[in-house]
Amino acid sequence: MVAGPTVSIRDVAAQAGVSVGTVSNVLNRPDIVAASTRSRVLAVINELGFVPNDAARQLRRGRGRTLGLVVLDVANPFFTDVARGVEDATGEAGMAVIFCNSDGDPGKESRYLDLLEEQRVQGVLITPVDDANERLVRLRERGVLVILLDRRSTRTDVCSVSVDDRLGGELAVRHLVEAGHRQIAFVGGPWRLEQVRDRHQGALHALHEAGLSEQNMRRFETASPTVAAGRDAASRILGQPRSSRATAVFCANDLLALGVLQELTRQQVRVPQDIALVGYDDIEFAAAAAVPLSSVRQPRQRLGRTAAQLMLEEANDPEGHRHQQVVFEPELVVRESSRYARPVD
Amino acid sequence: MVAGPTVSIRDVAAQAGVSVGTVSNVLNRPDIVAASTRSRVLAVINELGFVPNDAARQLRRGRGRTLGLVVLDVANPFFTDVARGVEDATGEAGMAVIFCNSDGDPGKESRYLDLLEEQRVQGVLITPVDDANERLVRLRERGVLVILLDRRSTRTDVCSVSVDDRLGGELAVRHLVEAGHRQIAFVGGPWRLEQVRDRHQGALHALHEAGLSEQNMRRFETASPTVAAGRDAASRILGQPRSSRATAVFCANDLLALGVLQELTRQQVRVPQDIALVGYDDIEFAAAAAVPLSSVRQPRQRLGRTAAQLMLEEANDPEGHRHQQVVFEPELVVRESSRYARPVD
DNA sequence: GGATAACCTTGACACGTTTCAGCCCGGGCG
DNA sequence: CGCCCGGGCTGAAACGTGTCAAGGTTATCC
Repeated sequence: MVAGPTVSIRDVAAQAGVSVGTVSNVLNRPDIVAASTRSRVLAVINELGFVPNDAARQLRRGRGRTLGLVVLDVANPFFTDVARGVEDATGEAGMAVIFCNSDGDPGKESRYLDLLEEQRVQGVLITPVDDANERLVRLRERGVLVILLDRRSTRTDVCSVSVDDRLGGELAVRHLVEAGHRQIAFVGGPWRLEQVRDRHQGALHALHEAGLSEQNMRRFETASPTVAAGRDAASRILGQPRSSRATAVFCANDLLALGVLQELTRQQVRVPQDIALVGYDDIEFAAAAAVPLSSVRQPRQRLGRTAAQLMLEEANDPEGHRHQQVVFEPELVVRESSRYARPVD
Repeated sequence: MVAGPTVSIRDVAAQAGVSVGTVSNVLNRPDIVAASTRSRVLAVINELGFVPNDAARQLRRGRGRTLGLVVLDVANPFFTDVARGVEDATGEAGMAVIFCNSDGDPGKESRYLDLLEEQRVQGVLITPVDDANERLVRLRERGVLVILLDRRSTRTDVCSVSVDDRLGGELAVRHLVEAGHRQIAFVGGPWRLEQVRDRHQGALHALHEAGLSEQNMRRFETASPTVAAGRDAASRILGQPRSSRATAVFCANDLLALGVLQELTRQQVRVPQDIALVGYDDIEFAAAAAVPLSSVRQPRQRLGRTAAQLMLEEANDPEGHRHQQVVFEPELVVRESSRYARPVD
């Protein structure tokens, strides 16, 4: 373990008395080199503390061992869990993840895509800010694998991994209807997010299925999917005349639901006896809320993991790969916040 | 904007009728090339959609434009906020962050450090798993800048950015003592984490300062700093004989505090009337808890930002750089969970 | 014993940049 | 006129690795 500023494959070769090519083979195709040579070379590598230079490898091979992950918000536990899934899958494959946070800003997103292109990443896993993903098409043309995350692709020439948001909304509201609720509030926003609209659609479907109409579900749009916006929505709900006030709230996102819960509690409204509550995402803090939150669970980690695997698969067999749209099914997790059967009127 | 599989600096040179060196100069030292040439080259770059290959640049220059960030837990909002700070600072400088999650596992940490070394990152910002950072010394010897994050360096040849955990513990417990509490529970762990020990130290100091002794603070160690562990600790606290039971709980971390809060609520113990509660970190969910949580706030984002800046600074001026230990001061944020003055016995 | 094959190893080239010594050329100065 | 100077540009040499055709050495088989 010598201190030398930088030791290259050449130094190893010299020290081990073999050629550079052989050392390279020991590293990349250990099977084709004789056992004795291999162990000798490995010993020298260890002794010298040689660490291969991935930049050189990448230069030679064309593409490197990194991939980009672009999400809408690092601070949202949903995305951190997705990230963990990605990280697991790529870690096993010895790849590095370059983590980018677009913050919902198209400008930031674009700058990050430039950066990833310069890095010649193998692929990009991305939840795009808007649907005009013209930029992504260009990436693909340059040979960068693109995989849509938590967004279903409309094009068939791109992989996507998402969760059935319509079904999720359906599960939540069906559960509430079955518990006897007839006045339900839907809290979600901003409305331009496809996910929010789909969940709302699903909710409507469950209503109709039960012979109810849109009259039975009032919509409360929020400016952002945050805790503060949830508190605000709750105030608005409580402002309704008692007679027509919702007895249940379905939030398009757990952060919103936590905000709603907080405000309801503050105003002495009991959950679930006075108002039942169901969230979406089932982030860790949902189960940990003072009133454990019912929520629609998404396989977040699996989402990330699958996306990464799809990418690795395409990278390893570019020809044989068929693009696919993976859609997971969400699952309703019932906890205390909705565990109360409403007496029939 | 031609589709060509990959366009290099050479293609640009040919098309613009200049030499490769000139194109490189346009990119890196625009001032030394004549205005007319410069604009012509830029036009061609645009037309061809040329994107420089960072691997080649890195190979030539020795170091690239990436840095590594190694944290203990992606899922902990504390670290995601730190990450955001890092990302802000590096984004401005056009650098990429490779995000790694050691999960508190020395093995994973070590593998990630290998990976970062292969990437020839400029530097590594790390919250090490244990103190035996012999591995980090080796990194430094190889020319990788190392900066300790949320950990104070004992060595003087390494930068570190941290928060005064002793002071944090002091603030929390002084606050509780002043509110009249004489039996306090300290919840934290695992004990090998320096942060936990320091916060405990500070807590003790506040006690002594008020003329109280260690008898007045019982320690509840947890296996991990998670919500579940917090719930467990709360049960143990409630299992104490009523007479000597703590009237206040100080948790070394907000996740723990949320768990404690959840269990107390479940067991009908009122917060703060029956038991007051103070957490640590002031993550977003602290303010959003059903009983808003008092907490010791750390400048999380600033922590990350400062660490990144320190690294950039050292990278730009390796000689003139003096290593420093930046220590921020934490701040107590009092919310409902401890807003109750205990009647004097 | 020689031919053939099987197995290892070699050496040189390529990847896309940056860097640097040097070349060219026009202008200012003595 | 000869000289020097300096701005602008060129061309080639690295950087550290992967790849691949070709060479070398044994073992195998007739």
